[in-house]
Amino acid sequence: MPTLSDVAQRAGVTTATVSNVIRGKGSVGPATAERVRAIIADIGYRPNLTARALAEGRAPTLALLVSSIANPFYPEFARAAEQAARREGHFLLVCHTETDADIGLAYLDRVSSGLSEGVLAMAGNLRPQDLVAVADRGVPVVLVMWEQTREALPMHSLTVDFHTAGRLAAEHLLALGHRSIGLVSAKTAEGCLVHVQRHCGFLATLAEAGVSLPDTSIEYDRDTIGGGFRAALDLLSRANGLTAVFATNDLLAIGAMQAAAALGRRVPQDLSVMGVTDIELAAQMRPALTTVAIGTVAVAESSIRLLLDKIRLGSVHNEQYSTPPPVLIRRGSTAPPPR
Amino acid sequence: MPTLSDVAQRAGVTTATVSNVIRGKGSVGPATAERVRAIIADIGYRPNLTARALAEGRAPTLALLVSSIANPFYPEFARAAEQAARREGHFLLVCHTETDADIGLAYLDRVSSGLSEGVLAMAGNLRPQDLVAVADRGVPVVLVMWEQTREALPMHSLTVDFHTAGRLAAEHLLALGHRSIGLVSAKTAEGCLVHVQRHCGFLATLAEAGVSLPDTSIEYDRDTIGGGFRAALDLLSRANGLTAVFATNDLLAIGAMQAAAALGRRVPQDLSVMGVTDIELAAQMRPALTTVAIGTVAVAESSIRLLLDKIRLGSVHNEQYSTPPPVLIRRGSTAPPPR
DNA sequence: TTGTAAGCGTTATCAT
DNA sequence: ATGATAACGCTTACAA
Repeated sequence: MPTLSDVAQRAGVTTATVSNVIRGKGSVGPATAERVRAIIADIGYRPNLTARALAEGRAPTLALLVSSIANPFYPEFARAAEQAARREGHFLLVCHTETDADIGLAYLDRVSSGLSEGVLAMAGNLRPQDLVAVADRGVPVVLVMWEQTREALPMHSLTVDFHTAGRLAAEHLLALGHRSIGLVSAKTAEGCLVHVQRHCGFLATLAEAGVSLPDTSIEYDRDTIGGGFRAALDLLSRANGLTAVFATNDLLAIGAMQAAAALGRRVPQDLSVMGVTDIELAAQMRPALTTVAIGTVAVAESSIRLLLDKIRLGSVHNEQYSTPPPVLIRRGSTAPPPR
Repeated sequence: MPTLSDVAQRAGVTTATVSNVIRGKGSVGPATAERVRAIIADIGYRPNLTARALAEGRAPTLALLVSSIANPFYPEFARAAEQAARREGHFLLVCHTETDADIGLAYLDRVSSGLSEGVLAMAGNLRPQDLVAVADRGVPVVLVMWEQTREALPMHSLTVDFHTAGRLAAEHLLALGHRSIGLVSAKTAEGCLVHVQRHCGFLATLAEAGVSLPDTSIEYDRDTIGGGFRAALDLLSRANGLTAVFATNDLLAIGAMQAAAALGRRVPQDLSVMGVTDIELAAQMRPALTTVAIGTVAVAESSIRLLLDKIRLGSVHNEQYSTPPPVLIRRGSTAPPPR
């Protein structure tokens, strides 16, 4: 591959001049510029981005750490983030940490040591101390959508008001007239709640309305369609007269709809089902899934802006990077209870 | 951020020695090694990967170019590819070219100029001449799953036998006794067939069995659930006595199942539906989707191996990197025709 | 075992 | 308008 100085030699100038014509900086005579450009095209020269990154002290890349890409929410987020990043002239390195905190650390380590200019951490399995270590090293880090309650980390973060999301779901179901409601939620292998805030927001709102949920109306499983299927199957098999099921995630809700079908219960006539997030699949189900949208695209864009501003401006004020309020999306999977 | 020479100074040695202890190369006295390690830990030194890449002449990254991540197949492929790459000590830079060939070119340009050591091109929208230009520049490029018929490009590629996939689907449907079959396929905006080979394999096999498909039994739309829904709705509304629908993709097939439901036709009792690919969602549908699996994970792993070998060995023989033969996955969405 | 020093391909600061 | 040349942070012969 030809280098800058190959071009310079052929053009009878120095690398500085060639560099200038390439980036439109400094001042070069129109004649030389033309000659240089011709040679570049002729020998097919392309700047080496690694060398440029080293010289400039920064790479045109941002890293996004996500845990499992198996959840369709992540691709949707990543896509929006990538488009936003690209608009700002940056690559987005998507790193899948799976469920292993050590893989996460390995990525964090490499990514924060020159491969990227900043880190967007969405993977819930990252260890706080690892994140802090990286941030302390001067690497811009932004946390996105960390729902689990944990010690407040000393770095910028963008959070979604999931508590309100849970509340909106409860209000919708209550308004339709449901009083006997099941809850399908997700727990990790270690038993910790994955969707705490929506979970709590939902229960709190029901309680305010005088509706209480017995433990037998709550079921946990993995945050997948299959998990929702199993959980809802258990719930609905208990003959507890449930007229509605709220799942803390769309994936779980889709599984719940399938469980209803498997038991011969029609949605929404016999049973209402709703979720949270509004992934693309939600609108494509039959019936289409009623859900609470959290504004995935807007959140992704804000998080990129926040990270980029943090990189360019150093410290920034968190307040300008707000997240849209959750909004109820009424579709076909909810209706008044039967009778 | 501390650098190699910061460490060297504090340890009273030179950068060469520090570099050696870090990479376990050369030979350093156990005492110095220990001292250096302590200092590294103490000041939190992390090697700058950009500088290392420049010095070594290669980056520990591979790039994967995909068109639209909206199709759940891509995340599944990317995930498998990433895991394979990671096992080999490489990052995988996932680049979404969307549908724009110019975005694809921009990525190709940057990625092939130092940001990555090789390119895995899956995006069907990449211009052949752009690919050739990059390959000519000496960048290892591997093509994966290019189904559309196009001029054979002078570079390694890994193809899946989609023709057989189409054949398997036809054989399955014929064996069940179906004779009146509909075909749902995908076309781009410019009208060119996206899934040519499966399409042809399917039709050829039907023809051999003496079953012909009138044009009115074929419908095209975008390669999405919604597209499959629309196409199948049109097809089924024509009252042409169809007992089965073959979709050239699982996404389309899922849409077709929903269309059947919308028309009150039960799957598989009234109508059989099947697809191709075996995306994760296929097994999660109710009924679960019968499909032809193409071995996504195996293909992803082979493509990474092929690319890595090409990088390490220079030229390689294509034959060792085969793709598994497509296999029929019988599930609940197909059954003998009614009556 | 350790040090010296020449790259790697850019950018950027001075001179000229 | 152009040229020298010193960074950037690391690797890697080769020398000591």
